[in-house]
Amino acid sequence: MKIPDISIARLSVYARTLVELLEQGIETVSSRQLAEKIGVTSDKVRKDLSYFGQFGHRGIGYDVETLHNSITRILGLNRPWNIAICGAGNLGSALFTYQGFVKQGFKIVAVFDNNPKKIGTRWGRIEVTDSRKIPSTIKAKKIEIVIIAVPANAAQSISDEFISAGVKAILNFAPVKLSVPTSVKLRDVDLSTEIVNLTHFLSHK
Amino acid sequence: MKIPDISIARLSVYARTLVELLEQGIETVSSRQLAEKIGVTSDKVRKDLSYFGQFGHRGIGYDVETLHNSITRILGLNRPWNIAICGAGNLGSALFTYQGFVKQGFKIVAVFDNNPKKIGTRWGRIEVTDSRKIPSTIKAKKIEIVIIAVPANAAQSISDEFISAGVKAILNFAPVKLSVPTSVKLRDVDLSTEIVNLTHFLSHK
DNA sequence: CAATGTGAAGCCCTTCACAGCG
DNA sequence: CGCTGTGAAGGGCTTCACATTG
Repeated sequence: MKIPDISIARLSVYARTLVELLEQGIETVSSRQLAEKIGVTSDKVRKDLSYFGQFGHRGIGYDVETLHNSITRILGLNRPWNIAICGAGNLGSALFTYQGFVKQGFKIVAVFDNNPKKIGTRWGRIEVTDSRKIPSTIKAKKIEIVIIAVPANAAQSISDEFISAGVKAILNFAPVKLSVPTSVKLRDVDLSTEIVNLTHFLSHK
Repeated sequence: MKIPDISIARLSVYARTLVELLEQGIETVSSRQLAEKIGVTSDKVRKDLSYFGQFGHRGIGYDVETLHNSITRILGLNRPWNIAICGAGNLGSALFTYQGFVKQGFKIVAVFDNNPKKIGTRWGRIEVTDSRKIPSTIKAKKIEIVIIAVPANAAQSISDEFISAGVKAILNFAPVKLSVPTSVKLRDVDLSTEIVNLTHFLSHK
């Protein structure tokens, strides 16, 4: 069965919410309770979970810890992932310190930039690496996922470099369409399109 | 007719691409050419535009400048928008300097924070404002859109404050469900859900 | 009896295919 | 003749509704 991308995305929201419940010492949760906390319908919660198996107990609901473990495994978050950020600008810096990544077990083991003024500067436990060292660094540090946070005009060539170094998954923040082989998974985040929905709404009400 | 949110989001991508074409001195473009640059189908381009009117010339295509002007007007980007960023952390800082907002005519006229160490510090032409001054600042600076970039546990109360100060549109980066009146347009950006699609993909191939 | 799991229906966006028009 | 604009068909996600189960 084809699993909707959007269901996978929601799983991570469920996981986050289950962590909150765990911290509150809550042991059992129904699809309705979970749905309410998240702002979706209970049908959707159950349908999303049903793509992956049966996790609940009829009449009772879901065991918070068990469900959290299951979702974590489904998403592949039951082990750490080494990731790199490419682009040591403001966006790269914000993503580097973003706690959401750390909480899910991502380890940012490299930050690349081509600006001599930035190369070698210390960011927490690591130093900014020269973009020319991408191939060797990707292999040495076993980096599997790369976040692209460079200007639009540099994104395609940087993306090509990562892919030839063996990277199979890219999260792209550059506002440009990247061409990648079908064997590589690409997700785009376009910060400026989001706000345009708001101006459109405000202009037409 | 109900216009899909996603079509509106794509319009801003079309607009950005049209600007590039303008800069290259290209005067006419077909839906196919535009689609190819963006990575969508030509049907989609035409369908998206058809929700708003007829902009093309059969047998020829679209006049780049005219289409750009039309889209700009549809999206409400034919005038500047005063926006505020709430949260002077790393994410707030990255969004403050993000060129994508500036290019579309957004003016960031305030940055709020409740940390005494940050209040009063200078960011470009403005100073970080005490969150307690939200009501007066929103009105004085005619702020219409707010970007929330505060920790999850602070987001709801900050959102409430903005709404009672008259803000009608919110872009929320906090990983939490905000409750807002139906008269307020809310868009959520969840940075950490995006990357989870990648780990799921890598774990299951 | 409460809540899950899931076929089936519904709905919305995408894709198709072609009439229409310069 | 090329390309737009658009009804209609298609496909995928959401919602419904209920059989099922502890």
